[in-house]
Amino acid sequence: MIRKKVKLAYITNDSSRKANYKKRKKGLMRKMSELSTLCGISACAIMYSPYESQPEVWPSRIGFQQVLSKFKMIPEMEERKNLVNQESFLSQRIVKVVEQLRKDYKDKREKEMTQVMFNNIYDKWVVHGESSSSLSMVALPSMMMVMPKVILRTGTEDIMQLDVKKMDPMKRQQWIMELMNNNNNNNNNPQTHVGGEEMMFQFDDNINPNNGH
Amino acid sequence: MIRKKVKLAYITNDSSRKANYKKRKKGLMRKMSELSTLCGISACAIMYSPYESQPEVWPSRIGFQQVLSKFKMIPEMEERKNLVNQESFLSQRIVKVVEQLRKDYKDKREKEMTQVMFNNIYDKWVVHGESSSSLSMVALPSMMMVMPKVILRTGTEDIMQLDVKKMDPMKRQQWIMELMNNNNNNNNNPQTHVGGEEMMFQFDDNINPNNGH
DNA sequence: CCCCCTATTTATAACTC
DNA sequence: TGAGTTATAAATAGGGG
Repeated sequence: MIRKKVKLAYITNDSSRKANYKKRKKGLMRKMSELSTLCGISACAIMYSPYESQPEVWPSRIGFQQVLSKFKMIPEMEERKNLVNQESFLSQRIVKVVEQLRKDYKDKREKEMTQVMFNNIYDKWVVHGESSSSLSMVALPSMMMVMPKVILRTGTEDIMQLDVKKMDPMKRQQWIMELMNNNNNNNNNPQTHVGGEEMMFQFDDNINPNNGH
Repeated sequence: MIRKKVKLAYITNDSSRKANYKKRKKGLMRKMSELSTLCGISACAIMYSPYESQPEVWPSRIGFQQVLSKFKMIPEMEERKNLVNQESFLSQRIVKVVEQLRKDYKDKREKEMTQVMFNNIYDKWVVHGESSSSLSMVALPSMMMVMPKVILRTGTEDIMQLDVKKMDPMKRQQWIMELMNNNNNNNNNPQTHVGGEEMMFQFDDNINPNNGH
């Protein structure tokens, strides 16, 4: 039982690596829990490995779903039908953006992490339902990228509301899978790169500008 | 230098708790790094404490920004101006929803975690700029909640594009702060609660439904 | 605040079943 | 393959500078 001093390098032996991962994951989760308990801080950890289909997450979803429940009241005002055009446009915009994104996914590791990150965020914060899939998370980056410029641009007094009762989770899932299934066109076109600053929110007026405390 | 066995409970002594946090955070970061290196897995950790204004994140943003850079090509197609109305509506919708959400924020710990989680996700995945603020993240949960029903509803062939060059990060920040500053109306109205299933995506057609592999 | 020191606890590499 | 065992490496509590 002579124990070697750990060499900080990728463990090439498959079974050793897996065993190492299992042990260290457990230890890390415990450390996470201890830190949170001892110091009363909020923390979160996500680990994604080929050994498990679902990512390992700390803490359990329970804590986060308390927060989630506070967001559930959003759809309470609705019943408006005249937004179909806007929604159609935006939906299509999302589709295009997601397709664009898909083409530039090259690094599988990074891609998986993308999915995992957003899958977890999504599961915790947005949807709490049976139909969450890790695949679906590819859509979220695009949403988070597109929404700031599509949505948060101006501010008028006109309030319009939505009918959210029409939603169909089944078709949503199909759509997401469609986007995911033909993957890796692998064109890394540098001309498509645009600096990040343009992608931030904009609000032209209607908001008191003297509040940047 | 007698060392007590750690009792797994909140450390009431302020300085001890902080010292403990500092040490354990460092250890946890190292463990995270080791696990990632040794086992070649993707992982992420976020710790939010009152001792630091910015949350502690592993890994550094660098790794994630490699992924982020792949999203930066999104604005490459643009120059369309006839979307002002849609954007105005949606912007206002967001404002309303954020206000609604703000009223139901009661638990400060959870609220802070909300901000932290989204702040980190946002910093890593969406914006890579100087003007990111943890305050701004209150807007993101609302976006992620609203977008699925506002946006991803139908699918037509009509593609419209946006002019993203007009954006003004300064005003965005002011708006976000405006939303944040008058906080805690504290009405926990149960009638505003709506089940989560209605909030999922919907795509009515245009997507091959035979692909739910 | 930060790093350092050291006794001690804790995590875990290598091994066995 | 996974769950125990044990000796050793690593982390860290308490204290000092």
